[in-house]
Amino acid sequence: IHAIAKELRRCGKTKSLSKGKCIHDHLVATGLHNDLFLSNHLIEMYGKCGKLEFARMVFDGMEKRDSFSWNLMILGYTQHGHLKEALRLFTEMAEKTVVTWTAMIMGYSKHGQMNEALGLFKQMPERDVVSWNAMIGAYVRQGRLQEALDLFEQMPHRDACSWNAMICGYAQQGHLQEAFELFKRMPTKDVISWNSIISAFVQHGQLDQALQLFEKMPQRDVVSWTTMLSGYAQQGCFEKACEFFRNMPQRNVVSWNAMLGAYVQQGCIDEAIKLFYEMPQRSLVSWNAIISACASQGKLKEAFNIYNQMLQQGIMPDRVTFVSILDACTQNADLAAGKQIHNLVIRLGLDGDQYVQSAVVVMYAKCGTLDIARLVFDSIPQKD
RNA sequence: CGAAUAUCGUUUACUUG
Repeated sequence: IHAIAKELRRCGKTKSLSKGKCIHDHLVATGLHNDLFLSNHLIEMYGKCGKLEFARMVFDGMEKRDSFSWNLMILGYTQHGHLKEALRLFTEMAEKTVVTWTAMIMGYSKHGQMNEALGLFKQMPERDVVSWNAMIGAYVRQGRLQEALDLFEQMPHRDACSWNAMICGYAQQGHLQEAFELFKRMPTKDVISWNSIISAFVQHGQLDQALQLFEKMPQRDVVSWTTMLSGYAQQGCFEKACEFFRNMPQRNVVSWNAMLGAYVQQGCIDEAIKLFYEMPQRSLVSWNAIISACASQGKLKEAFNIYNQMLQQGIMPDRVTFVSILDACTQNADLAAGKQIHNLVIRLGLDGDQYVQSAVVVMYAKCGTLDIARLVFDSIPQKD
C-alpha cells in the first residue's frame, strides 16, 4: 500500500495521468480503492494532473473522508484556479484545519485575489508559521514589502522560509542591499537562503558577488549550480556557463533547459536544437524554449516541425507555446496554420490570455485578414 | 471505538510577452 501511494504521488508530481489511471484501475480491480489512505492519494494525483472531475469522483465516492481528503480536493481546485469550487468545499467543510485555511489563502494569493487572501488570514482561528509565511509570500508577490515586513516582525516565530521569503521579496523589488542585510542577519541559513541571495545578485547582474557566495556556501545543490549557469548565460559569458554545466554534480531538466537557453542566447540555434534532442528529459519549458528560439531566429520550418512533434507526443501546449508558434505563423503569413492554432487555443480555453489574444490579432492582421483580426480584437473585453 | 515512523499547505534556478 505504501509503495502504491508513493507511485501515485510520483504520477501527480510528473503529471503522468495515464500511469495514474492505470494504478487507479488496478486498485478498483483489487478492491483497494475503498482504502481511505489510497483514495486520498488518488485525489491528489488527479488534482495535480488537473483532472478535477476525476478527483471529485473519487472524493464523492468515498464512504469516509478525513481532513486530508478535503484538503487535497480543495488544493486541487485552488491550484488550477477554480476558486469558486474551492470556496464551496471550504464552506461546506466541517472541521477545517490550519492547512485548509492556508491552502485557500495560497489559492487566492496566486490568482491575484489579495483581499480575499487577507480576509481569510484575519479570520482563521489559529495560525502556524506556515500560514504566516503564506501571507508574507502573498504580500511579496504583490510587491507590498512594507506589509510583508510588518507581518514578518509581528509573527511569533520565524523560520528559514520566513526569512527567505523576505530576502526574495527585497531582491525582486530591486532592493539588493536590504536583501543582503537580511541574509547576513539571518541566524540559521539553509541552502535556499544561499540560493536566494545568489539569485538576487544574479538578477542584478553582479556575477562576481554571486560567485563568491556560491563558493562560500556550505553545500551546493542543483539549484545553486543552475542559478550560476543561467546567470552567466544571461551575461553572455557562454564559456563560463558551459563550464558550470560540465562541472555540476547532477543535472535535472531545469539545468538542461538553462543550458539550452545559453545556446539560444548565444545565437547558436542549431546547437540548441541538437541539445534539445539529446536531453535526457524534456519539460514543457524545454519545448517552449526551443520553439520560441526557432521562431525568433526565423527557423520557421523547424518551429512548426517541433510544435507538431509536441502535439504528437501528447504534450499540452500552453500560452507560452502559442505566443511563439503564432509568431511563426505571422512571419510566414501562414493563415491556414494560424487558424488551426487559433482553434486549438479556443479549445484549450486559453483565448482569455491577453498575450495570446494579441498574438492572434497580429497573426490575422499579417495574414491579410484584417476583418478577422478586427473581429478578434473587438471581442477582447479590456485592451492594453 | 481507538491507535499508527502512512498521505495535504509556505520560501530559491530554466521558456513567451
